[in-house]
Amino acid sequence: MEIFLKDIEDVNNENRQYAQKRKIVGLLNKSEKPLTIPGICKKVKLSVPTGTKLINELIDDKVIVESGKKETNNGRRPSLYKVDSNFAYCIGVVVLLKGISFSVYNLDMHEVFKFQDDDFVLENTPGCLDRVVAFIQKAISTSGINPGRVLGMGMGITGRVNSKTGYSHNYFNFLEESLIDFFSAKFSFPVYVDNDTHVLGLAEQYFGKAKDIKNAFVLNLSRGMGLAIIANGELIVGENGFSGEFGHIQFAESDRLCLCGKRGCLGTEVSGYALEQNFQQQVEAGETSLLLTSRESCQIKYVDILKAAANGDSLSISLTHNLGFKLGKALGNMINLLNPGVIIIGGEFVSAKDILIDSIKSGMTHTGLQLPLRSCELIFSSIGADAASKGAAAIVLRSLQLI
Amino acid sequence: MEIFLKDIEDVNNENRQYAQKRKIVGLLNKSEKPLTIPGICKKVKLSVPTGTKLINELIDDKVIVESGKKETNNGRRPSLYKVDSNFAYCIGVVVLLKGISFSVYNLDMHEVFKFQDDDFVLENTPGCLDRVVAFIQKAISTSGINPGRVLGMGMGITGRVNSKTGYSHNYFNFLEESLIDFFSAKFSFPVYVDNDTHVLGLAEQYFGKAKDIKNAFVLNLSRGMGLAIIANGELIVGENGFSGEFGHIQFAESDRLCLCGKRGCLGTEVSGYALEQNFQQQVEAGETSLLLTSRESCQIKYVDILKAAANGDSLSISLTHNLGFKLGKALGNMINLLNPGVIIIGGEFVSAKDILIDSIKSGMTHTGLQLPLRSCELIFSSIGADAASKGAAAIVLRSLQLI
DNA sequence: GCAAGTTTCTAATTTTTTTTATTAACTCAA
DNA sequence: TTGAGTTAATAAAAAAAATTAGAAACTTGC
Repeated sequence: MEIFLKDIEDVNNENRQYAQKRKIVGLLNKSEKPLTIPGICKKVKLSVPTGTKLINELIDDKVIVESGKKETNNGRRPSLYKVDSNFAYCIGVVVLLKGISFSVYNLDMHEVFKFQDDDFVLENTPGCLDRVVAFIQKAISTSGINPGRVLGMGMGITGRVNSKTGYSHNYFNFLEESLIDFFSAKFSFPVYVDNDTHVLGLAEQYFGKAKDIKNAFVLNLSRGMGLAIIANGELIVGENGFSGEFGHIQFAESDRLCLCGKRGCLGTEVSGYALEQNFQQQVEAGETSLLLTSRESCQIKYVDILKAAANGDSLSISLTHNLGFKLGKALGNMINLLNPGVIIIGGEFVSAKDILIDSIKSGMTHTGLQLPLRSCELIFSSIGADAASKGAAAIVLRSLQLI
Repeated sequence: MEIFLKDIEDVNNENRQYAQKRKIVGLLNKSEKPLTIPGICKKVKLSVPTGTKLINELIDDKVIVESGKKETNNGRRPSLYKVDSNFAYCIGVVVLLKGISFSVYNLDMHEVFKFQDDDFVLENTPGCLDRVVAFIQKAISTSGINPGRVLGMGMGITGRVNSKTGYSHNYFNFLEESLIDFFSAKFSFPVYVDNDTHVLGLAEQYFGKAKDIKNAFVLNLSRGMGLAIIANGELIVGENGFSGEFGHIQFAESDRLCLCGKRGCLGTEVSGYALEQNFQQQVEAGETSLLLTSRESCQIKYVDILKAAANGDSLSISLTHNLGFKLGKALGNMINLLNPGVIIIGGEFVSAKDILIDSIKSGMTHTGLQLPLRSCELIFSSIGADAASKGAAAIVLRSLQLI
């Protein structure tokens, strides 16, 4: 653990060795396959004898382990080495409007423990903050993991959060101190925070479909909407971590009033909330739907509409299609601006991907320029429900360059 | 020169020392003030004796020079060192629709030579490409600089250029090879290319008002319009270098036909070209202007309108104001998306800054969210006419980490 | 004006690292 | 099966770097 936790500010030999060891561990952890000593030494620019020495020390410390010999077609077969993925852990916590989750991952990013409370409701009150702390403490104790083996905890929180300072502007904004300081004082390991959209972007960047792509968009489309932008291989959070307010771009054709106070925000037309509104409006205007047989229109949630669309409900299909087309037009503009290699649609709307894909694409061709459009792929996330959680934990590994 | 030009792929002691020397030179060149040996050693994580040795070798090679002693209030006064800014040079070439320029800068980014041809007209023909090559060759020979002292040449070219591969899509696209390969074969030093807007962004990032800001927009507003985006301290060029097509975002209220074939592009309302069109339209509709006393409306250029606006011409002011307001609205949206710390307006429109600043700002408040808006400053470029040229040369220094 | 405290710088010593040489492990073809 | 070719791993020698120690250059307080 010393390797990861020791500061390397001072210029001296011990610290230099810690830095080199960290580089070796990072390289091994990033690599899909185990590596050989000569391979490692070449990458970290170290001679074979010194590399061997450091690797042997890391084996003594149980950070890395041997894993067989490499098959080659000439020469002596080298031994292979990989990190012991259970040597240390990182924690991902996600706080949403409804529901809170806590997951522990090993260095391989395999989930080794999960704790969840779907009844949790986020409120901007000290009581709610206490509940969050209690929830995490409970989770840690029931998990049975050794806090000394935890490299850190990343938290993804709904709302506007300054990812650099850790100050939150929507929830828990009554705190004098930053969320990072607040939570750091409660736990023995480092704490990091960011908002839910950014955290979802990190998940796609490191474990999802944006893995080897340096410029990508990750759209978080559920009840609300946000856009994580990855450029030059890094998540762009902006000067204060407020980037990604794609839902508040004035781009809708209608001029519905948005929660932010402005009119014409894209989120008033493209979001789960908007889908519900549009559904109700159409029903009031006389349209009909299979969904109405079981419930009142005001009780129908956007996930129901998406499901109905997938099942062939005509009104739901047309509304979803419309939404996709508008989204596509907005995305086409963003393509002109940032020239991403891939756009990944994540969030609850993934369930309607068969309907959305073509409508988004046709919207994109309306606004996108040929050259950047041609090189931009549109795909849907396949990372699953715990993407945000993985992304939150990824903040920890990123800060240690283990990823 | 060996220090800069030698590849450091192989792991061996000589290369390691070259890398360390490069680090030292980069540190000294980036620093405003000369530095002491202990200061340098701390930064590059080297012991004082080895640092001293390397620095002395660099002095022997005439790369760095001593520059007096540092004033301190206790202890022995350390010697100060800085790079000899005339040790090496970099070249910036800018190819615009009308006009081509060639500048040589020393490591300080002081212009030591300039060569210009305002009669040059860019055409997508082999003949024009030949003229560009001849112009550069002529410039080099008249400059009298030793090509062996040139670290490289950066070129900024109008149109869509893949900044990574160097392939050009608008001009000289008849070439089988990339522009980088084409020009590299003609000269003995490395060549880099990018488009004019990106190059202007680099100039602001390194020498202008975005110098210490990690997230910035640099708007290139002249006859056309482009946006350079700096995020996480790096210029964002996108997957193929096509980023920044802000003028082709469908955001205008009108639906004028754009040169790109689409309707409603921002550039049809916010650009020098649009200003000319709007002026003519208003005159045809019966409006009058001071400008009409000297010329026909169809002969009036956007720079004339900007000048007239600055001189109080009512029609020009109102058109400029309108343009600024629309621009502001579009920028407000971009602020929501990317949360920049500063927006710098560059290009010919800087001459109308007094009129533009308030109109852009009021446009921004219409679309920008409070939090990101509050932390975003709007300023005008003051870097001057040769900004693009400096930016093009900056590509060279950036690639060597001298900046 | 001199001792005490600081910091730079260099010389001597020690440690660490790289180089070089050697041995080991393996393939393939004659 | 044997030896030529290749790569890995280790051991010994050489080089390079970091530590340590001490001298030099400077301030400040007494």
